[in-house]
Amino acid sequence: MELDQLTDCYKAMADKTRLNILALLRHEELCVCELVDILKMTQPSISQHLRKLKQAKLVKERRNSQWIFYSIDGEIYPFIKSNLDALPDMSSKIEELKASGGKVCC
Amino acid sequence: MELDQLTDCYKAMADKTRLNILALLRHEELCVCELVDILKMTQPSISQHLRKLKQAKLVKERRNSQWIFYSIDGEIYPFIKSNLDALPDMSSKIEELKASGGKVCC
DNA sequence: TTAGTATATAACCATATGTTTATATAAAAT
DNA sequence: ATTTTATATAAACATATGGTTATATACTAA
Repeated sequence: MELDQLTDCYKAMADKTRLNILALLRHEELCVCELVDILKMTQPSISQHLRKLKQAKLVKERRNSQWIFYSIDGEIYPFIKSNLDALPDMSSKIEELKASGGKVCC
Repeated sequence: MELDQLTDCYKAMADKTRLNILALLRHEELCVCELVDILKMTQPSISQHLRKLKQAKLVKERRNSQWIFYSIDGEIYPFIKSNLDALPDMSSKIEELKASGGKVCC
């Protein structure tokens, strides 16, 4: 692949919050407010991280009424699967969200 | 894997010069002066990039008299092979180096 | 021991990045 | 229409990062 494209990809992954987001989206698509809930960060911060992931084509978005759901993309990167597989399991975080009723909004 | 370890790995890869270095080392081990020759950057700059790659355990070093040879490591990352495979072929750069006699030093 | 070559480190500076606060936009509900 | 909810964008600021120049270290050769 082109070095510039690869650099953009790794820049997008070179942040703990964004790796957290990717690790969460591996389980299921999530909207911004859910990520804010789980990661306990401000909404603008999460939104900007999502924008970087989207610009690198690592995630894609889908609007459903007032919510925007993000999910894993990365199909342009031949190595994406093995990289996602190395991310830690975050299913417990998603379980917590559901248990606390944080899933109501979506 | 641990998110912190993964973040360090992707930070190390999130720079075009360092991806260039990895792409070159994929072909064969090289010393600092050879990388300086090929990439046309200053020696301190190359040295500092190599240090970051080494700290992330993406390369290892081997001293041979006054030269220090760097080569690919990355064995702690289960995905390293697929990521290296996505790097562009740089064999022509190494051929140029050899043709121009830049290989004499090592 | 001295000079030369290869590499590393430190200090400095300019640019990039991540977070926060404030504001804008878009859709839903009333 | 107005208010509320979800999300995006902008401005401001502090920290991180990469490049340069200068200097230190390590090994070699004379």
